Amino acid sequence: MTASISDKLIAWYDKHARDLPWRHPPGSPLPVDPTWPYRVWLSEVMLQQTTVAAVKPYFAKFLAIWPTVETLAEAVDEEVMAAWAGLGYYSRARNLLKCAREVAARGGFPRTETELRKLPGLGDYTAAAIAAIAFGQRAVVVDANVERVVARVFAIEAPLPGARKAIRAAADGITPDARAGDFAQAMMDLGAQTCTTRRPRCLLCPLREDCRAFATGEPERLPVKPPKKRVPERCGTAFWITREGEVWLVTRPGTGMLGGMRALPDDGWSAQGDGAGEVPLAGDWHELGAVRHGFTHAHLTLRVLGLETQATPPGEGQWWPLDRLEEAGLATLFAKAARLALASG
DNA sequence: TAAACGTGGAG
DNA sequence: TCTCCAAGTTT
Repeated sequence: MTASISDKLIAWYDKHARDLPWRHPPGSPLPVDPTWPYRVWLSEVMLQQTTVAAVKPYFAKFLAIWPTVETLAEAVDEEVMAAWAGLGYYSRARNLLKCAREVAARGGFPRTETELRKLPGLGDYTAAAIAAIAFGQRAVVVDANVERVVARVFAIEAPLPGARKAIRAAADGITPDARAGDFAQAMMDLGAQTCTTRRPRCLLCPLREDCRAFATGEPERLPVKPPKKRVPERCGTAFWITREGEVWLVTRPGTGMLGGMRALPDDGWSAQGDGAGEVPLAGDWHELGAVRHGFTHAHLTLRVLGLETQATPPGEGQWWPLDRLEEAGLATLFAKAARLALASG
């Protein structure tokens, strides 16, 4: 009898698993450390649509500041948002706090996929991943890596996202009962290191002999993705208002783009439309330049206007010391604008 | 179902 | 410079 796909993959993982800060060694028992599920959850949320390299420093920072889910649950919202600044998709940070508070209130993470799925910020993928990796339960873990590996091994020609149902069924068919977490991470490591989107390294792949897409000679063709749409170009203006070594910062509304983040005041630009370009208060404004920034669904040119004033700008906001601007936790767009303003002044 | 939602690195 | 896209979720 020949080895199954899961046996081959697990054997490969035992040799080639990446050494990651949130991971336990392949084949080892689940850590007895009571903060283990917290670390798995934190890493999984950070890794949503985000590269391992980008996550590493944030994971270390969060663990240093909030070593347990209980400490995170008691954190001040603004401090968590500031610590997340630069990582992107800020609804994750908002949901992270909500989730931490629910988990702390109920005395720990639920252990089943079904219960995990009810927590804020945990969708199908993350709930399955935590059930498998943190608690060793069999769960069908399907992320973009698994989609790619499965679509190729089984030569699933239907385009995404329609192919998801078939891909999930195929993934279910090769998911073992034992070492569920290792299997899930093995699939993701294989997708990340070997079965890559472009130029897959098939000669290094433990599933080469099982792979129908390899047999066709064009594995990189799968999975078939839908055509992407053009993103609109937008213009906006941000305001760099200073008063004796401090700058005026606002906190953006809790939903929408960069929601909940401290920011420079702006003219109301959005992904849907350009800003009005009107200054928030009268004065001797200076043109400081412009920054370019790409979002998923819009590209923005943000003009930066500067004003030194004694007046208090209208609306909610706070004066923030320029020598502590790092601590404000500006999203990358506004960090770029601030850098420009500081360099020009 | 499709659109909203960030960022930085690779090619 | 430019396009693609990485451990997705929410509405």
